[in-house]
Amino acid sequence: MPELPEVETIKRSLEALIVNRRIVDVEVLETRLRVPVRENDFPRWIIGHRIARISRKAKYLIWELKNSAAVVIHLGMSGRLVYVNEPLPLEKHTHVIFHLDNSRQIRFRDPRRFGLIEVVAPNRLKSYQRFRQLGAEPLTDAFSADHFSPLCQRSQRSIKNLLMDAGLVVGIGNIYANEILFKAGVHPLRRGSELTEGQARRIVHAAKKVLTRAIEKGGTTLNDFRDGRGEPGFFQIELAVYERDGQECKKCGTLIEKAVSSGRSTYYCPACQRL
DNA sequence: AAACGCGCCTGCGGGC
DNA sequence: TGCCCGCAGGCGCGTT
Repeated sequence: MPELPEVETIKRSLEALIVNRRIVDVEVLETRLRVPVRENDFPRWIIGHRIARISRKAKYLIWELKNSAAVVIHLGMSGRLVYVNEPLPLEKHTHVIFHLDNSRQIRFRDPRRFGLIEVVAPNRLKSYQRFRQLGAEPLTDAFSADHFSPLCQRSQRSIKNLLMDAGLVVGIGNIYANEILFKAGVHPLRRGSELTEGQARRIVHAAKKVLTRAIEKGGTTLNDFRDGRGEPGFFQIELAVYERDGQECKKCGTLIEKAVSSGRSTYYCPACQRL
């Protein structure tokens, strides 16, 4: 569920809390994440080192340490990072606990275990495998109609599928893909090769708009997160189509429809988004 | 070679 | 009431 805006929100809220803190211990309670947690990497590169900065790449969160090593975290579907002020009881599915030098903790909790935590040795981030095949960051100039339109043109896949392909553009999952295409007025099942130039431009524009707006909204709900209880305010953004099948389109009143595409639920207004 | 399908995993909601 | 089934989804990998 955490897509780009949620990861960006977490990044920003964590910055004030853990940048310049030293990681004094890492407790691994469960190694079986999507990628097994390599416990041995922690004492070697992480424990005893200070966090210099936090960055985000696609849906990955990166803690860069002063020794130039890094912790890479992906939240998968159900991952959460909980900042803990006091010795609160362990919540179920807490897999990894980072102990900081101010006696606070960052707890990684992930019921479905689709997330991952990996240590990258000093100065190896540039060659880190998982970052090699990533496409454009949607909120940078690298993601433009000039860039995206030709990629679509040469594909028979649906535009929704293309938007969710991290090899082309990163950070967009099922929820935002649906919302972006509604805003752009493009049917999610339209083939890339059948997109007009104008549609491609509208999609790129809508993507930037929707993601930026979602980040702004996420940024308003940092308080719960800071306390380490409650959810970090995901999905407070008003969704136009996602999970709204059978309800009226907010633009024209037509009933929102649901289809399944590549095994994923797809929502659209049949009037605003013609195939 | 592009594109699709599956499996990983748990919680939850609907149906019976 | 309680159980079971299906769905939710990012990502990597296997298959066609």
